[in-house]
Amino acid sequence: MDAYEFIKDAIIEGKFVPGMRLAEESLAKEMNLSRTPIREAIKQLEAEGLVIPLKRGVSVRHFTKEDIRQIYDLRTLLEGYAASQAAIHRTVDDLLKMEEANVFYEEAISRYVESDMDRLKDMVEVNQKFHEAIVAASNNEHIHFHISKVVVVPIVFRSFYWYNSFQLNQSLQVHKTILEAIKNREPERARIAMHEHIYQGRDHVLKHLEQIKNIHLLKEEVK
Amino acid sequence: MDAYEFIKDAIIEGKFVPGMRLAEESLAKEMNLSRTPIREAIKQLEAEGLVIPLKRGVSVRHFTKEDIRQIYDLRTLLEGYAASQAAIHRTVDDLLKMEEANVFYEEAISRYVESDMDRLKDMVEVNQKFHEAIVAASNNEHIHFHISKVVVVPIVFRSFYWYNSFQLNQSLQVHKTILEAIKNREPERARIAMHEHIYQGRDHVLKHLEQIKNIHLLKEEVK
DNA sequence: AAAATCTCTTTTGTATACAATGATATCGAG
DNA sequence: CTCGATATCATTGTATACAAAAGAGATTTT
Repeated sequence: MDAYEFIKDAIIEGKFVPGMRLAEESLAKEMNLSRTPIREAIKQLEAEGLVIPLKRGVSVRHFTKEDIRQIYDLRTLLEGYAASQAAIHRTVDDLLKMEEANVFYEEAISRYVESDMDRLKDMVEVNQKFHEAIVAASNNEHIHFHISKVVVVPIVFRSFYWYNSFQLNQSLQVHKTILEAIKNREPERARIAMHEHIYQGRDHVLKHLEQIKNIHLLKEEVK
Repeated sequence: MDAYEFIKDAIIEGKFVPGMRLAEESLAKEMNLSRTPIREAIKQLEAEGLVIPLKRGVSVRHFTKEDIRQIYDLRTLLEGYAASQAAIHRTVDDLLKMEEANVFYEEAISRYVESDMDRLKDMVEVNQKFHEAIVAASNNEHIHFHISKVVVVPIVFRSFYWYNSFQLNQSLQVHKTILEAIKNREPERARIAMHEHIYQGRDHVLKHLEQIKNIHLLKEEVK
């Protein structure tokens, strides 16, 4: 595995916590490399905003609730646009890929058991496939590049962890609405449905961040 | 000057032409550095998409007319959104900065003489100040990060080079419209005006690319 | 006791050295 | 003469070495 993937994954998974300084030497030792490729990987992560430069070296970026809100707003804008463009430019082949992703998504949901990490990861992946199929159909290669770089919010902030199967089925319904709009070549409907879809995800995340915060406050009180 | 800026500027200015391979050793010698910091700079440029990885090393990215179209579409989307949000969240201080930028812009236009490079650069800079003031007022820090990363199209593709003073004044008028909308807290009007503004820029660039292409075809015929 | 300064250690930033891999050129065969 | 195979060369990718700076800790001073 290469240094970039290794560090990025560690940050996303929450193994490297916000504010933590990335020590080049120890990273190098951990993955049997010299500092040179490590530094190059870090420079890439810096350009993506996952890591913040200090006077010397870098630390893992800290994301506030406000950051999450802003990032989701951006995703909404970009993916909403992608959906509307997909409704204009989609080919039959594009539709097939979206439909396939949705079938897998449906299967993943039906097999869903709470707090089964492996299945959760499957679901995240299949969900992404659907979104990627739409972006691919949008007739704008650059938007794909930018959506993928729109800061990959650490997985601890992702919503799937806390979805129950009712919410997942609701999410699947929205996927179907989006697909229908793209199939029927209705750009505005596709955009609005996508907006709604992502905003629901955002609200879900923010709600749970609030709950987590309350738990922390409770813990403080107990002390 | 640091390696990142140096290489980036060279690409934007057209000194390093598309397809050209970046030889680390010669770059290092040119700026009195070792290859290590050069490689790090290149990794950043790669993350931004200005440079494309080969099997070994990188080359300057080639932008087609289609790329330009897509990048401008993206900029329109992002800056249009920024303008609409600015209309909602702008403070008085934000407005002052926009107005100031526009005053300088007006001055720069009045002093404008065709093909005076220094004044062109001034104008580009002042224009950017206006756009940045809007983004800053949008209440979304992340959008600023992404607009700046939305591939910096090499300056050879920028429109200012070919504007005449009539077009520049028209551009100033649109700036004033946008500012007025933001001042009056009219998000949709601000967005639409910004859309129009950037699309005009895009069309202008695409038109001239067409002309340049024709000139090249003409040259081929002459041979 | 608190603050400040000085020293020492740790870690970064840069340079250089070495190994591995494409690219190029030359030589031979069809 | 052209196409292909092989060998050499140039340039990358990785490792290591060295110098400089930041941070930590201890000692001193107010």
